[in-house]
Amino acid sequence: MTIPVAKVLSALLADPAAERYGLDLMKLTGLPSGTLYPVLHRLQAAGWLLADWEEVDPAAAGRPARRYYRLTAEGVGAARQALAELRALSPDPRPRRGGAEPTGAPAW
Amino acid sequence: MTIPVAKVLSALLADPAAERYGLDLMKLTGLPSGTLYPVLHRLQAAGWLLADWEEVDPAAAGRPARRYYRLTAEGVGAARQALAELRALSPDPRPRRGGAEPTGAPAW
DNA sequence: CCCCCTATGTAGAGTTCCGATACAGTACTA
DNA sequence: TAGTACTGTATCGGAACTCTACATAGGGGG
Repeated sequence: MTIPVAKVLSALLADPAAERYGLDLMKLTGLPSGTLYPVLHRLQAAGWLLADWEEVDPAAAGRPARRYYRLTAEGVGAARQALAELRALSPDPRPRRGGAEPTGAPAW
Repeated sequence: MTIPVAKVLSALLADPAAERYGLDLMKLTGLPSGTLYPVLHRLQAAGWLLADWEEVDPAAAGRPARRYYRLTAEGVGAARQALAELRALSPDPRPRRGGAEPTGAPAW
């Protein structure tokens, strides 16, 4: 488990009904293609993810066919468990009176 | 930010008053020395962490001197922010009636 | 003498990340 | 037919990171 992998699982788990494809996941996770696709391939190899080509005529659609990714039942369970473990690293952030807590995105 | 780094920050942040040293952090984080020490060196280089040798006579103490690590003010803020970001990847786990949610540690 | 314990740290092999690039099709310009 | 731009998926290769094994150094036990 690495942070890019966790981001992909998080995006897929956020709305299990949605059909996700590469470019979509790149935007959701903020990961570049050179990171995202190896992650997707590893998740498939692990049996957590399935991939299917969209059945569409590129000429008619005016764009290349998409490859849709969806979590397997095993993947859903494993993803939930993995994300819960990550969540446990962070201490419970109870609301603080007058606290100017920084909330912007880190510069990772 | 990587998961081993997050584990170290989590351990240091859990009790900011405690004096933490290498072997101590190895046990708290479960990281081997070959992972932990490079992480500590990188955190020092980033200005998030300070390190000081324990002032003790090894012969009298019956053990080698320890090197104590503590977060800088910048490190505390950055660590909190980084861990909050990780936490945000996981959907809010509201309690579920009768749900047999897996809660054991993942096999990462 | 050899092994285990407390400690910190390095070496090197393997894995992962991510910018750059490739590939393929459509579309508009010229 | 060539150039540029757009939508997508996917790979390459160097840099970065992880982690097993080892190194160092002192103390104690069988």
